[in-house]
Amino acid sequence: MNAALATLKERGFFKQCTDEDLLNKKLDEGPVRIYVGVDPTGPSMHVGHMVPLFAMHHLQQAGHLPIVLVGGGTARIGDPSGKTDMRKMLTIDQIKSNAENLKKQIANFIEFDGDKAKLVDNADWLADLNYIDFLRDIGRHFSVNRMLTFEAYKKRLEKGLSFIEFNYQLLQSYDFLELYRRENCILQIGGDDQWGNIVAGMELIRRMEGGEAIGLTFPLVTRSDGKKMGKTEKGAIFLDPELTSIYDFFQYWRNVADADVEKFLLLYTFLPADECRRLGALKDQEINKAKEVLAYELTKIIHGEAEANKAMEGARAAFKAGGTQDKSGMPSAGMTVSELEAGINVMDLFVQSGLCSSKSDARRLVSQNGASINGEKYSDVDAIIGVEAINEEGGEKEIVLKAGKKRFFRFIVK
RNA sequence: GGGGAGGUUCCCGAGUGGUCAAAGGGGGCAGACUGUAAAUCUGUUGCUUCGGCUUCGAAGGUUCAAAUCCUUCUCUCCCCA
Repeated sequence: MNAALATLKERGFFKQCTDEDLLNKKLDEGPVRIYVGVDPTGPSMHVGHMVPLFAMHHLQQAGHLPIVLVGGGTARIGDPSGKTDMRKMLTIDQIKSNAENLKKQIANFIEFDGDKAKLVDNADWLADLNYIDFLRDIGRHFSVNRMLTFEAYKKRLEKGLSFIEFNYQLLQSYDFLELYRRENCILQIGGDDQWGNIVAGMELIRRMEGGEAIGLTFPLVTRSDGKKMGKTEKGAIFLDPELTSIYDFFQYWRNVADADVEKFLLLYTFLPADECRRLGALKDQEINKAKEVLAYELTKIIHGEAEANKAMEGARAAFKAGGTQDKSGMPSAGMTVSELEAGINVMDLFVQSGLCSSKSDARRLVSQNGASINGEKYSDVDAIIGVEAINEEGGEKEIVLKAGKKRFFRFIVK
């Protein structure tokens, strides 16, 4: 088997392929141009978008040529695959700014130096399409009967599917055709929810150009506890540090279920597969080391080594009692001495930190014995925090709040 | 275009003119147990200056009193054309 394909399989990136033998052959013959699409429908990628990009990274390492398509055109429509509701329409400006952010994030996975990879935007060819021409040239190759049998559309038929969304598949197929014509791109990869769209693209290429194209999909990543990948109560885990703090990003991975560690190491880090397996096989307390490696490695890929170190140190400082570790990675804010001299109510302090969303929330936390300051429990709702709460460590004056067992916040007193 | 059903707190989903801040479940949060795990058990889950205040698609109205009745609007789903 081709080495690149073997790597993908070994690491869990293989779900279905339209023609595995052909793919094997093509990958062996030399560099293949490979298309993966991302739609700029949100201000940032989130954790769920990463799998195809990691796969692309491995393929690039094996010498193949990624073409990353940012769907500036298709984002105007919205892909119904896997969705139960129609997406909100985005303005052109939103899409543009989303696309810019996306491009930066993609560069974490794929090298764009020189000719190693290409970034394209399908708005370049979709925006000015002529409707009549499109219908006549492309639309005639699609059978509505056939499309309705796809799971993606079936589901939506129960709920309601607008005509605009129904066209998504044609546009994505047309993208593949364009890339085949322009770049000689013969392989499209994506999540398994893209299977229908990818196959449709292949068929279009065969019908219009007589060309042989291949599709490859990855399993949709699930968590062993059944929760949605990359989602927390507060929302998705984003790659943009403005939307998900680096500390929270790190903690998300640090807290994955035992059963998921190995799978995630293989999918979401660049560590050798053997190493991922070794770490994933650790048991009991030892597996925490593997979780830390996962969190560290992935944070490093997305946010850089310096930030990853900060986040790891911050987490260690928070969870290991005492110690003089570096807490700079912990979420924090400034506070003046005079504020403390006046005295602040515990509940107000927790609200101010953002650890509690309202005073009622803070009251609950305190009365349920979940609030502590500098490691000391506070269960009196009326407690007033003053200057005596300032903790001096390593030359910095601070007050460290803790809500429950895992949420920390640090006030730096000036 | 005609007819029907419906929009309830994060989600699903009960709901009687007053005893509803609104059953139940899910999810969340907190506590116990732990390994920053899972499972389990317990408590809690609109806001508050703790007097109250603002919620049941939107706006009006009836009433001492409305999520519950009336009017208009709006959105969703279903059937017919």
